[in-house]
Amino acid sequence: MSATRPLSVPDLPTQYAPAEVEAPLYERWVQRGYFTADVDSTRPRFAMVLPPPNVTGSLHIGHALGHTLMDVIVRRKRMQGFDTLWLPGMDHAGISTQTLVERHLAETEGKSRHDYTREEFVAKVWAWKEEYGGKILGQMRRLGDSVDWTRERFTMDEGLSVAVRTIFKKLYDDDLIYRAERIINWCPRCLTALSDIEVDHSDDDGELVSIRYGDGDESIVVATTRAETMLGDTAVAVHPDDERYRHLIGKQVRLPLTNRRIPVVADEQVDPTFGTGAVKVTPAHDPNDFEIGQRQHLPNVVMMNERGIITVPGPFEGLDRFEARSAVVAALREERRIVAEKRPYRHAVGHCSRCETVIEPRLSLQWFVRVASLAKAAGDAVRDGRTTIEPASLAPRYFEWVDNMHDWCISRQLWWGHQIPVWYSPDGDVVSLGPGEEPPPGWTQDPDVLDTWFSSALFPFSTLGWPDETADLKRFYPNDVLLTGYDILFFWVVRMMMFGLYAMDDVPFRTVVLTGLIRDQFGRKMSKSKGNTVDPLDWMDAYGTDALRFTMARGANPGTDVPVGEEWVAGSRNFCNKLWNATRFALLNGATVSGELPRDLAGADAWIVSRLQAVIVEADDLYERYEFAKAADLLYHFAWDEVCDWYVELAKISLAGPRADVTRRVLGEVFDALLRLLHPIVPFVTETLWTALTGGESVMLAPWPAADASRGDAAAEAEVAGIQAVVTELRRFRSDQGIKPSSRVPARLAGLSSGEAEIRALGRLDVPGTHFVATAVLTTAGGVTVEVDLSVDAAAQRARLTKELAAARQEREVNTAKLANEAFVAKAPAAVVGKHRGRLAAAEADIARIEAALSGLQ
RNA sequence: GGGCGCUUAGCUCAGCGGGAGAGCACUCGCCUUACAAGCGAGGGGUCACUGGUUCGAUCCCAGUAGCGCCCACCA
Repeated sequence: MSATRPLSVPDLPTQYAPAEVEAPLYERWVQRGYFTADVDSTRPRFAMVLPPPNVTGSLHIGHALGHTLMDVIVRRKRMQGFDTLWLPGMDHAGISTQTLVERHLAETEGKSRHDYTREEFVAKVWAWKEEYGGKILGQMRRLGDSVDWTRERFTMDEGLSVAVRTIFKKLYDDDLIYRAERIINWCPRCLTALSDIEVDHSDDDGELVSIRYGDGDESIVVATTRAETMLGDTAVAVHPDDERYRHLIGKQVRLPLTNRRIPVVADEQVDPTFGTGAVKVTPAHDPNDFEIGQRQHLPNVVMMNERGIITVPGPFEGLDRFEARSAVVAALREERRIVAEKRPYRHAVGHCSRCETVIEPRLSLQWFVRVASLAKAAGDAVRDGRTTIEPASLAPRYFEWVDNMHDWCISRQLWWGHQIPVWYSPDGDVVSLGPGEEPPPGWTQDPDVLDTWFSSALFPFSTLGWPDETADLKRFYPNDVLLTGYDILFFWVVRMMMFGLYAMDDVPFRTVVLTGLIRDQFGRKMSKSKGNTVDPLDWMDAYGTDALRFTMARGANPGTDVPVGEEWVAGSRNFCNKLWNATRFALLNGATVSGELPRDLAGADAWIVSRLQAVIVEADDLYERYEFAKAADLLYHFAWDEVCDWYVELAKISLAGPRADVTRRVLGEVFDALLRLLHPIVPFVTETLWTALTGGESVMLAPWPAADASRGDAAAEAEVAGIQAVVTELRRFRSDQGIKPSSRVPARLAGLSSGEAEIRALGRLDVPGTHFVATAVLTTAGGVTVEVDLSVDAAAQRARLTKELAAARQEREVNTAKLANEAFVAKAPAAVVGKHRGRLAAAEADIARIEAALSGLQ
């Protein structure tokens, strides 16, 4: 089929084939520039931030969720007439990319990065990025992301690098960036510093050993989970008020296994109720101990290297930290220094979030962002509503974080990334230089690179041209919406808030929409070890992109995790197919979309148009409030239960009659609107169907549906509800009686004010012949009686009626009791009391009707 | 140790002061001329437990028991 010609009816087979339409449609959208923002547009703008995926990444199910929901937002805004910008980009992902390329070099060339100069290695990473990176961009196309490809950016490209250097210098000049020797989180495998949030804590089994330091009267017992670090101990600390140890304060005790003597110091930080109330102090290898060491002016003894290998001369030298732990405990036991052991001992242990290696607190010289004022501003912006967090229930997490933030360690001992724009003179002078500024001859640049999140934090404005006052920056900053998983609230959202407010003096976005995480069909977290991960591309291949997208949207209640299973995607595929065939029906029957919709609608036509107005209002509201699951569910049920199951069936009757033209116009109206309402979620199938139905260029260019309140028609809704009640009753009767759908039952109808033709058609009733004998009478709750001529299975009918009678009696009892309660009648709202009176009356009428029918069966 | 949340049909989840809902699964019957990726009918729940507030509680409050998530430098 041609990508440029609207489909004609014979082109529509009975099954939707997504594979045939998706790729050509996407290319057509891109080529025609539908996704491209127009900086000169006079329309209002809508800008949304895309969380830039890792350049090394590939589309996983979490992306599928986030990208689907973002695309839903932006496609609707576009149809609403906004000039939209959804700017795509990728993140250079420092550690993971470098690790990947190092592994690649090891496998293909058997070399490590240290076999190359830094420049050579970085060149290889760039080459790798060009060749293998960015696979995810193609996958975003597959998913249908309506991003503005003309503005695609990369966090390491020239413009963004300028932004990084500019803000670094500004922060440095404002004394918000500093260099200091601190205990930082060090990964002995990645060989780099990490920030606090790149460390995952888990409760691991370890050991707690109590060791006697010193000898005789001047001895003291300390407890530790890290016996090996005693080699770097420079004190024992006790609480100043602890009577047990007062006599030892200021004295020296001998450190076992060494010839060193270390002081006993008093420090408020020690908890006298924990363990023995005495703690060994290793300032170079523990953050708490470092603080004690600073206060007590203790020396720092470094006892292991960057790979976690013991460097203290002696029997333990060369052992790795875990081997050393056992060896040290064994040696202490030999000397009868171990006075207690607890094993296993569960305690929190930090792991590298990338490689799971146990983190080593390490004393080293690193760069930090002084976050206090920045975090305060980020918190205030949410507190005073300049930025809102959706759902609001997740805001406390944000505040908890910004209100308790530690300074951010931003230097990484890697080669791939933005090299820290600071130069040192041979004499040790330091200067930070902005873009274009050259260091004096002989000065050398700091070898470290910046944390990847440093550049990601600039994404909402660096991508728009900052620090230049570009037209894009003026038009699209601040962005309107950021949508992302709650798992990166701290990594990224908080930091964008801090830097956006700092650099632009305005929030980076007005609304943060937080989504949950994908889980499997049993609600379990997806993980490779559980083997329950899924590849969204497999599901797109099997069921189509729209099926995947609809599944994502339908599961996405605000802030809650989203369980998905293959059966659910299949169900969504079925829904797309239902839309396909229903629209196909409309086309086969000459549905029209041009011309004013007639005012004098009647019956089913008036009903469905009335319902459509209500659905438009409700769907629009749900979309606006990011209630994706409820919007999807509403449209699913309107389309399937009302349009397909009832309206299409009723329209078949009208299409054979004198008002066929009106019905053709209503069919066109309903499907036109329905497809537009669904387009943000399922863009491909709706585009295919809408262009076929309307002959229009693209549903993307069609206006977002607006409800017309004057089309509301309560009378028509009541009329159709009456028809539905009788038809359902008839179908139940037929089912109970085992009457095949293909056989028509002669019947006489009475008590109807309208809708006889519809009831006859949907109930598959024949007009009575000359020999008609009423063998059974059905009287519906609405007072309609249907006499049929066929041999009735009285037992089946009695069973049915008996059951209905029981239900009606129960209903009568409940309402009788309620109305007999004087307090209820006196205090409940009149409307509620009236409602129960009505229910009681209806129950009594039902009982009378059913009892009569039962006696008629005898 | 702090903070937040959850417990509703077999599974996954909506609902959150006045008649228990959806999808999937299940049972029965159907190729009824848009669709078998479908159509029609049906079965299935003391809404975790115990108290309280209320004329009325799945919904509000308190407690209990499970479960989950986030944060945290207690050796």
